[in-house]
Amino acid sequence: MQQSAETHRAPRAAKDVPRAVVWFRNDLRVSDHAALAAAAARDAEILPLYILEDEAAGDLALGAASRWWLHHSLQALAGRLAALGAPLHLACGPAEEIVPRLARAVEADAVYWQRRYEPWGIAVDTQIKAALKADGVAAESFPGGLLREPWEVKTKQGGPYGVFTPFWKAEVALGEPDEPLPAPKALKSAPRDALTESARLKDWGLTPTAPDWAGGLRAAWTPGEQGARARLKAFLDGPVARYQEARNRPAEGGVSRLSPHLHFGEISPRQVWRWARDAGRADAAAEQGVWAFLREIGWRDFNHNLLFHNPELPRENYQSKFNAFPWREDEAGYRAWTRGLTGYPLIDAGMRELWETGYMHNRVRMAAASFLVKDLLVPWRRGEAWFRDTLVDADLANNAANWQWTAGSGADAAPYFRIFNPVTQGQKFDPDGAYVRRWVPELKALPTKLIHAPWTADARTLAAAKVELGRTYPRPIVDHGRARQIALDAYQEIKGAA
DNA sequence: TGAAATGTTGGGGCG
DNA sequence: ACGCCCCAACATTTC
Repeated sequence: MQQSAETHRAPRAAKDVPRAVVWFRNDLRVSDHAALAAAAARDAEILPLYILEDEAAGDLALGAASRWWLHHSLQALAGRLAALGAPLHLACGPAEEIVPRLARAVEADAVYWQRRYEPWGIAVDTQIKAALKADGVAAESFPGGLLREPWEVKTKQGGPYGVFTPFWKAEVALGEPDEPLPAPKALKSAPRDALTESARLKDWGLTPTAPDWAGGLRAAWTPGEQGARARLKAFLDGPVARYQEARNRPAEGGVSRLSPHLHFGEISPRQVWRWARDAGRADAAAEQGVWAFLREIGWRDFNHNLLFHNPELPRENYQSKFNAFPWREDEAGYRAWTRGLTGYPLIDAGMRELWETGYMHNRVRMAAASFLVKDLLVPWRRGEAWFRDTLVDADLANNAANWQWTAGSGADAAPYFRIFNPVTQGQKFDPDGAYVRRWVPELKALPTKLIHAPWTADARTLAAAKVELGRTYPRPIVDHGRARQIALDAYQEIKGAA
């Protein structure tokens, strides 16, 4: 049996050529990769490894859109590593079993990886580090996909920050993050003869087949390190200069759309920092936009810090007084929301953009999330789960923190009474209706001044636009004015609670 | 990284 | 000329 061959093998002598397993996780790139660079610097023979850990994450496992992205990102990484000389090895199962077994099988003297900050991942990694050390294998972890490690940004009392702005000030005050590392020029491959064959990516079934719903994703995205760099370059070459104004208008290409690339580590925040700062120095007019953009990278660090210090963040209210909040299990409302059939055009446009492309513009995410938790009073965890399944940038820390932010239960959260008006938000941020027309085409012919509130149009206007409310497009499933009042009343019930 | 309710001010129409 | 009212525009408070 292959497995026993892998298990029973005499240790190599210490004078032998160094040999290392480099375990890739959400850092699917070869440049600015400290673990890969450390192995290459020793001139080690390398087994680059990726493990599909479906069980370990439990009910927080990869969503369908993320699986699609992962497939293509791994394909890109595998191509790059093969070209450098050390093909990627794929395995599926519990990492705490696979990593030590493969390390033994290739007779590695070291295993390198970059840290991750999800509670389940930390648990797995801790266990593996101990197992490897017991085996006499060096296990070394490097800083993960943040500007700073979660324990580096501390208050004067030494604790983690609970408010973003002081967090960000403190993080910036730590100075420039480390300079990104170059990609290795070439890699030596560890011999594979004692290994079970690498799993084949296509056998993992990460991409949908029957039906193939990924057409919209393919049209919208280029996963992989090259795609990530091209996306950042396109953003820094133009839109970043007007980022502060343009970032709120979902019909415009005013945002970076870097989030899935960052989530999978196809580009590192340190690279983003470096190249964005360079762009700001080269063009003084872009400087402000650069800082507004980097501040968003700061939110990403802040959210990961929150998760690191509060492992229950994806499940439990950060502010425990929300435990008493009278949520509703409005199944029909939830379904209408997921399908983009709430009768509020901005919300429906967002939910359909999400379904089609695996992405939603952030301004619309806030409005759509507010609608679910405040207009429908559906628990934020339902929304969190839907986003986790459908977003290509689904990220446990960002998703949990942002949903709690919207619900009002989070750290530095929006106050509960901050309730988005889906009509006003549409009129403000999609003033010409272009975003709604793109994603809710059945409303395309409505005049702009009515497109965010079709139910206010008179019969003649509706007929002229071929809109039949209740048939071609739903009437609002709730009256926002009333829903707002009900939500405020509900909040009164928990206001004094601890 | 809200919105609605309430308060204040000032211009213009009008008797 | 003056007081009165209306209301838009803006500011402040409240949720």
